[in-house]
Parts: sequence; C-alpha cells; structure tokens
Amino acid sequence: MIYAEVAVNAPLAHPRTFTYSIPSDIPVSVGYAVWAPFGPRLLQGIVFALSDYSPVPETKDIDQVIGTRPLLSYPQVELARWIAEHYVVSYFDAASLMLPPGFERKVLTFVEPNPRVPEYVFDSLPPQQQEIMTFLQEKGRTNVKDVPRIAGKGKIDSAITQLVRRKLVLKTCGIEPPKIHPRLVTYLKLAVSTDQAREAITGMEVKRAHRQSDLLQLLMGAIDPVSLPEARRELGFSSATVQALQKRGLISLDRVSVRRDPLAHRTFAAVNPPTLTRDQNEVFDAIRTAMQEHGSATTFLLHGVTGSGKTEIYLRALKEAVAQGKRAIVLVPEIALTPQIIARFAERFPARVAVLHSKLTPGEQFDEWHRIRDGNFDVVIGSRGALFAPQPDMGLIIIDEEHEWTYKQHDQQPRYHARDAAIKLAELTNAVLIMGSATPDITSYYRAQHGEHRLLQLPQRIAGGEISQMPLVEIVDLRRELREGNRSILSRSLYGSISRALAAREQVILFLNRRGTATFVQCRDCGFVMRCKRCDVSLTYHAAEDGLMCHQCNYRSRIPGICPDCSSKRIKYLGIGTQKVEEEVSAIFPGARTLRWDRDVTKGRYAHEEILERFLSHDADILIGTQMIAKGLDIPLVTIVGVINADIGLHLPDFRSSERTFQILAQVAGRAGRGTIPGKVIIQSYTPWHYAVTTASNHDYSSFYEQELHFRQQQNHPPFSRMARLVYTNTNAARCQSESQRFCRILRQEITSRGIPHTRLIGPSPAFTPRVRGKFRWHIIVCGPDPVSLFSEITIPIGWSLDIDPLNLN
DNA sequence: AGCACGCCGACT
DNA sequence: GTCGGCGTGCTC
Repeated sequence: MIYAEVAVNAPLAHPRTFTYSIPSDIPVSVGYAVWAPFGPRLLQGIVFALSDYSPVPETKDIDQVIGTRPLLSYPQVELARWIAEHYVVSYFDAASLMLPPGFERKVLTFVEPNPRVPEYVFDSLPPQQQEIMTFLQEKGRTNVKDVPRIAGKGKIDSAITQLVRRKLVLKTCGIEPPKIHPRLVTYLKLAVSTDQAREAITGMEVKRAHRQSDLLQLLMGAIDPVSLPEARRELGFSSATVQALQKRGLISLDRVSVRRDPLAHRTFAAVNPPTLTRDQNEVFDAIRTAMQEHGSATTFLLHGVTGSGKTEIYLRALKEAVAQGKRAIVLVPEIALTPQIIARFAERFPARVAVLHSKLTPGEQFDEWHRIRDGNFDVVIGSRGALFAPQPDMGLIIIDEEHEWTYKQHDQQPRYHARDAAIKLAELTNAVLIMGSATPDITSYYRAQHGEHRLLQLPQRIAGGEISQMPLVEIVDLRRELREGNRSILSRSLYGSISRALAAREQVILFLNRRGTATFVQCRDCGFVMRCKRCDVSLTYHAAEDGLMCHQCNYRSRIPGICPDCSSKRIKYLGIGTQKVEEEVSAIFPGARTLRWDRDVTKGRYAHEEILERFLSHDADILIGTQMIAKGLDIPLVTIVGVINADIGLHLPDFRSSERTFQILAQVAGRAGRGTIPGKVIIQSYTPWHYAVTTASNHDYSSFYEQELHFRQQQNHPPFSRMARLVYTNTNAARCQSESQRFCRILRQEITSRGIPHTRLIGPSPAFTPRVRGKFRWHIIVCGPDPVSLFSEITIPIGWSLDIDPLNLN
C-alpha cells in the first residue's frame, strides 16, 4: 500500500500534513493537487510526499486528483516545506504561493425541498421552518448562504438542520465555479461574399444606415481578422449595429481564446550588448564559471555602486543560462516602478520575457502562469511573488536591489522573505543566485563576509562605456540655515544649484523621505532627538496623550519644555509632505514646471510609466517624489538631486532606521549625473554628523557597514541574533493589553521550562501604530539565536500573528 | 462544516 | 443525581 502525505486547505493549530491511502486506479505523485476527505467535507490538498507506511492506523482514500499532472515541481514542494517550517505557517498556505491564480475553490452546500414530501406536512411545522420551506419551494436549489436570515444566523441554521434531519429538505454539495477563465475575444467576420456585401451596402445607404455600412466596409477591406474592440475603437458604433448585421446574416462572430499580454502596450527595439569593462569581465567570469560547474549551487552577492553596470551582468548571466538550455527568474523590487529594467530584458530577449506583478489582472496572471509552465519563456521577471512562478529547468535566479524591503511580505501569511526563499530555491534546483545591490543589506553583507555568499565587487561607475566619477555630494547643515534666518525648505546652496540647473535647461530631482511622517521630537538648534533610555530608539509623539512614548518597551514621558542637551526652547515636531514641497518650490521658481511622483498620483495601472515618460522627455524641470524615485531611475539630464530632509526616517523607533536612511541617501545620491554632465547632490540635514549621512555622502558603504555592525553587536541585534514578532489585534483596548500580558507569561515560562538559551522577550507593548481601523495592536518581540524553535510546542492563540525575521518592528 | 467531548446550570 | 445548554477542539 502506498500512502500520500497531503497538506490540506484547513486552518490548523500546528503546521502538519495528513496521511491518505491512494486507491490503485488513481495516479498520484509528489506535487499533485487532490481532493481529500477531511472530517465531513472534501478539501483541496497538495501531495508533499509518498510513503509505503502510515503513521496512523486508519487512513481515508484520496478522493480525486486535480488535473492530469503535478501542479508543483519537486523543488517547489520542497521550497513550500521549507517556508512552512521556517515561517511557521500551514503547508498548504506555503504551497498556495506557487499555485496558479484562482486555484483555490470552496466547497458550497446547497439545499432544496424534497419533492417526495406532500405539502400538507408543512402546515404542522414551526413558523420559521415554514418560512424556509416556502422560500425553497419558490427558488428551488439554493446555496445555504443565500437563505434569508430573518431571525438571526444561529436560529436559521438550526432550523435548516432540523428540516434536513426530518428529510423535508435535501442537502447536496458542489464546488465553487472557477473564478478565472481564459480570455475570450470576439472576432468579426464577413458571412457573405464581397459582392453580396457590396449590394447590402448600397441598400443601407438608401436607408441611411451609415454605421452598418461603415462596419461592413471595414471588414471588406481588412486582411487580418478584426476584433470587436478594435472595430469599435475605429468606428465607435454600438452593439446594436453588430446585432443588426448578425441578424441579417451578413457577419458572424467568433469567440477566440487569446493571451493577455502585459507587455502588449509597449514596443521594444533590439539592441547590441555593450562591451564589458575590466571589472565587469572579472565579475562575469566568476559567475560564468560557477554556472558551468554543475552540481553545486553558488550564491553571489554583487556589490556594485550605482551606475556600475550590474544590469549588464544580469543580462550576460541570463544569456549564459539560455546557452546551457536553462531558464531564469529575475526579481525586482516593484516592477511597476522600474519599466527601464524590464525594457532592457525585453530588448535583449525579444518575446522570451514573461512579466508578473501585482498590478496584473487575475486573468493576466492566470495566462502567464500557464504559459510559463509550458516553457514559453527564458526569463520570468517580477516582484517578490515571481520567485514562485512554475519556471521549468531553473538555472539562474537574480535579485536586483537585494536590500529592498518589498522582498519581505509583511501584511499577510506567509510572511516570507523572497531573498531567503530564493537562497533555498537555488539550493534545491542547483541554480546560481545573484543578489545585486549598491547598498547590500547588513545581514547579506555579513553572510558574504563569513563565506555564505561569494562577494563580487563593481567599485567603479561607468557612463557611455567609460569609467566616470560618482557625483559630488554636499551636506547642508539646516540648523545653520535657520540660525542665519533662512526659514525656507530650500537651503541657500540648494536654491542656487536649482537656479543654475534651470537656467542651463537641465533637470532637478527633489527627494522627500516621507516614510517618517511618524512624528519624532527634535531640537531645532542642536538637532537633539528624544530617545528611550532603555531601548535607544527615538520616542514617538502621540497627539492623543500629548506625550512621548517608546514603542519597544512602552516607556512614556512628557515633552520637555527645553532641550535636555542645549536648553533651547525651539523644540519641533517634524513631518512634511510632497504637496507642501511642490507648493513652495512653485512659489520660489514660478517659471519651472514641476511634477509630483508619490502614492497619490500613481493610482493608475501605467501611471508610473507615464510620469517617468513625461520627465524623460523633459516635459517637466523638477521632479518631486518619495522613495520611489530613489530606485533604478536613469535620467541623463538630471544634474541636481536635492534631499529635503535626510533626518526623517533616521529617528524611527526601529534599530534598522540608520541602515534604511543610509540606503535611501546612497541610492538618491546615485541618481545625479548619470549622463555626460557631472551631477551634484545636496543633502539637507539637522544631524549632518550622523554616520548614515556622512558615509552616504562619501559613497562609502564599507565605513557604514563597519559602524553599523559595531552597534548591532553591542545591542545583540541581527545579524548577531534573530527575531520573531507577535502581534495581537483586538477591538477592546483592555483585552488587548491583558491578552498580550497573558501570552507573554506563557512564552516566558516556555523559555524557562525548556531551557531555550539566550532568548529574551521584549514587551508586551503597544505597536507603533497602536490602532488600525478601530482595532488595537500590541506586540511581543522574541530575540535569540533560534526564535522559531519556541513555537514548535506552543499553539499560537487566535488573534495573534507571527512574523519571523520581521523587517518592521513598528 | 459537523461531530465528540467537557463543563456548568436547571430540573425530576 | 441526571439532562442538556453550548463552547472548544479535531478531522488522516
């Protein structure tokens, strides 16, 4: 007897699989999707393993397989297993990352009156049951959920149960219909000969049926089939016109399944690859050698300054993979933000690139999933979820801007990090992994230093095939500007530089790190920021209590009247938006055309491309935006980049705030002077001495790394420890607090009784955003060498969410 | 989703 | 002392 270990789609107290026997007539192997009986119902499940023995004495048979071949490849199943165990989520939830869109189908319960029961029986029923019977007699077979709930949910349910028990009502099961279908497009075709059509047109002109005759003429003249939406765009007629022609038998309609192509609205010209510089050649040689040595996966950390030609390395590696008959997955932080990167891949590999990202419609995702599985693409490029694309013959994984936080899914289960999952997938498929960044994540760089990744360096910037200089960076001390009477958001230096750039018909980018709208309190004279004495994170201002609060340990304090450091009375709450910057800049430079790029103006599907296009074609002089403009943009005419306030974000209550500020400043500093004109970057700051600001201004990653690592070691923060974060959400503030304290006691006891070494709990305390949509949030941080092990024997109570290796401690 | 099991209050 | 309410946990 062969048994299958199946991950079923059910909420479970502990991640686990269930053992089913396989009937001899059902072909099942690892990766198959199946219907499996679970309690009284049938659930979807994924086969994780086969075995010739069962750990339980009695097993049920698998009901049915879904599809004719496995939905998941063997490495995908093993990757799902790793995600389930590493992030403490159910095996099915982990596998569902890799399933085709629209795979999950619910089982529905239908009820209908038993036709063999005579109507007079109903008269003796209680009124509620009579009402249900009347409703069902009228409607016939109905979903239980659609039975009107007049007398409250519980009562209706028990009334239905009664009716089913007495066999007055029959209960049947059905599966929810699929939500996604292949897309069908209607094509129009002449159903008669051209002569007959011409004759019909003559008749129409007499009757002044212009629309009908126009459409017929269009179809007569067309060589390719004409689709309904195309014809409609050209002529602008109503559906009545089509119907009339169809009725008269002059045209026929064909519904054809077509691929929804997310790149359909763009065109690409093929280009010749540039020659590599000496540095690039060295780096590429190392990668190529690893790709040719089969049998062992290698992970590379490619540390290259902005503009050093990392993308060209990716393209060469990809070409090498294709030459070996392999395929690749490329992850980029937010695909909609980097159309330039997609264009470079699409130019080099025409028609061999699939694009996956969250802005695709479900239908487009469905189509791409199937086309990828059928081996239609050399490369799948997309945001974090693209890692789970069913790409066969994997040989290469690339993660661009590996330090980016968007690679961590933090808002829903499974809370995985695409970079860490990619390391696992590369190992499982023997693929080569390249993680590229100008500002590597501290943890990644630390791993590379300790031999877990091979470190590759591109220390020189190149432009037009030549080595070029990094832009000059000037730090402006905003305290001095204030002291000397300049209250504008632009320092005198930034003002002067913008004026000169505008006069020379060059372009300017103004960057505002808005992530810090979270208000911290700072002295305008000495730059002192109020911090927690115990946690060394900045205190956050809470308007409700008009006080300061630490989000790690719940320490509270009053707002000081004078600065504790320099006794100044000028203490300010900081926070400023892009809108305000745009207003002020327009007032200062009335002749300049400004363009705003932030979450508010990028709602539409192609909004990012449109804004970028406008700025590239010099439709605007000054681009004002948040962190999205810091990434991957390559605009030759930009000579001045201004950072309005480098400090925002530096004082968030999070141990990673320095790292994040450094990354953003360094990325922004790389945006200037990408063309032939040398660029200049001006960073405005109230804390110009801070190491994140100074090292970023010198383009000096290693100095930043050394200092940051030193602080991490002192505080025993990652990479010297690992973290897990538990968040409890409840509408009742008091219950939130008491439950957090209760569960924290359980965790503390578990640590002591099992003797888990060097593991400490921080909290419980209110989360940084203590109230979201009317619900209160408290959290507990677990910090130690292996926080996951704590949860192996503890059931996480309802209402709690667990985030392993969280990036957000807010 | 439905069934077993357990704890507590009302009743013969 | 017993019956039955529903709240909780398990399903292979």
